[in-house]
Amino acid sequence: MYTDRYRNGYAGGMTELEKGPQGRRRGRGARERILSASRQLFRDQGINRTGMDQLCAVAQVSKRTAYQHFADKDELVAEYLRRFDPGIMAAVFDRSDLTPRERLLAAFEVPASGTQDITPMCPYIAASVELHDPRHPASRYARDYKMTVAARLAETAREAGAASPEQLGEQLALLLDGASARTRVLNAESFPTAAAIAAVLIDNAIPATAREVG
Amino acid sequence: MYTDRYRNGYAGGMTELEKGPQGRRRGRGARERILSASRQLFRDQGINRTGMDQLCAVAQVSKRTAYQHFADKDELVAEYLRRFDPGIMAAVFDRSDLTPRERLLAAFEVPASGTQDITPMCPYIAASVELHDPRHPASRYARDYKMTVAARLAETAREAGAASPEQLGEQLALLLDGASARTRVLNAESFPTAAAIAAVLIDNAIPATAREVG
DNA sequence: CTTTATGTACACCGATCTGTTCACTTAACC
DNA sequence: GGTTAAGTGAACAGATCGGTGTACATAAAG
Repeated sequence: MYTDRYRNGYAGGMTELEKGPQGRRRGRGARERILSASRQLFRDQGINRTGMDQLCAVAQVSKRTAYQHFADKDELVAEYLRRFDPGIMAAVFDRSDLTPRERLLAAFEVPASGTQDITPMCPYIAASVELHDPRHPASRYARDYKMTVAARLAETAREAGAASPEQLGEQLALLLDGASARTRVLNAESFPTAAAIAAVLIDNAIPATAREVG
Repeated sequence: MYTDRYRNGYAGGMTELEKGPQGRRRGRGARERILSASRQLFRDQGINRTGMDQLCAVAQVSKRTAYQHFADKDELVAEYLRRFDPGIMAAVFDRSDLTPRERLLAAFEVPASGTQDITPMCPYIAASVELHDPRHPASRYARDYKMTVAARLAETAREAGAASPEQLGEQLALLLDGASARTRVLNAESFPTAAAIAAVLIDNAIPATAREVG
């Protein structure tokens, strides 16, 4: 599996000092524990349906401490999004064992581990919908992230020899978002459909001469 | 403009007896006024951020009346979605002046009237994200709607002579959802991008022999 | 006119939400 | 060991939420 798409947020997950000898030990890593709990709860319940009380309970952090780290919930949500996947989709784009064309296709592969649910919805889309305010810092992060992903796809498309790499990048980005949204609504995996479309678009955009290389 | 996508909900909009001589006359159309206010507020603010108090105020309906028509907010939300666009995308699919192929493409055209914002997000996707519970009646309506749209697209794809109409229908449906989600996140219209992809897919799926007809 | 829905006005409930206050404890590091 | 920074627990604001109760008004239909 390549992307680990939105599953545990970002590389590393929980730092090891989060639980001590007896399982409880709420000591020093408060901030990371809060963000870790955010990832879990915002994914499972949504942002608006997750109260600060519950969040602090799961993070095993006192409310006081939470509000010393984050001025308010909005700031926490913003940081939650900002800290997501710091090397944007690095696991896909940095795979030097794949040709550029293969990397573009790999972005659509679903983790597909044994006992797991369908792909969770992209947290950036979810946040944009839940917060419902384009000026919210988290909404800005979401926009930035989406544009960055499109840019990286475009960059890879250029490497792959696409005729209009920017256009192909934006198209593939739209496919990813469509798969994410549709997976949520249908409650059924839609990434394979998106992958099929991507294959068509890629073959259509890369001239035969360039295709022979990869 | 073909679709009037999600703008005022469904044909008719407000019934004319909603405001009387002096502007206030809250008489008999309570239920419709409530649903009309729901469409406006849920679109502008989201479901979770719209309280029943505000909704009743906008609908010019007493809270008591609202709860005589709808057992609880969940039921109102469900009905709000159920009443949306009763003849699913009829404005596009029923256009007999267009060839099947043209109808498929018309589904991606943006209203494009003069002074207007970007296309509002598909209310079904929004509800699925906001409610965050696949078992919620509204989430079921959303799923049903999405499957119905895909089916109608597939049907039209078949008319157009597509090789795998079901597959093309699902692909085009994913594009619509992608455009909707991405428009929201980027705060910029993404339907043209989706339309461009649709054109490629359609041309790819309809054999040249069938294409000559339309 | 009288009946019967339908709608109104407004106070009120308990629950939950974000955010704050207090005096106190603990962990880490020199 | 003593200093300092980080974290604790529980109670408590104040607002808002979804939802009710009660008593009254009005429109339409017989």
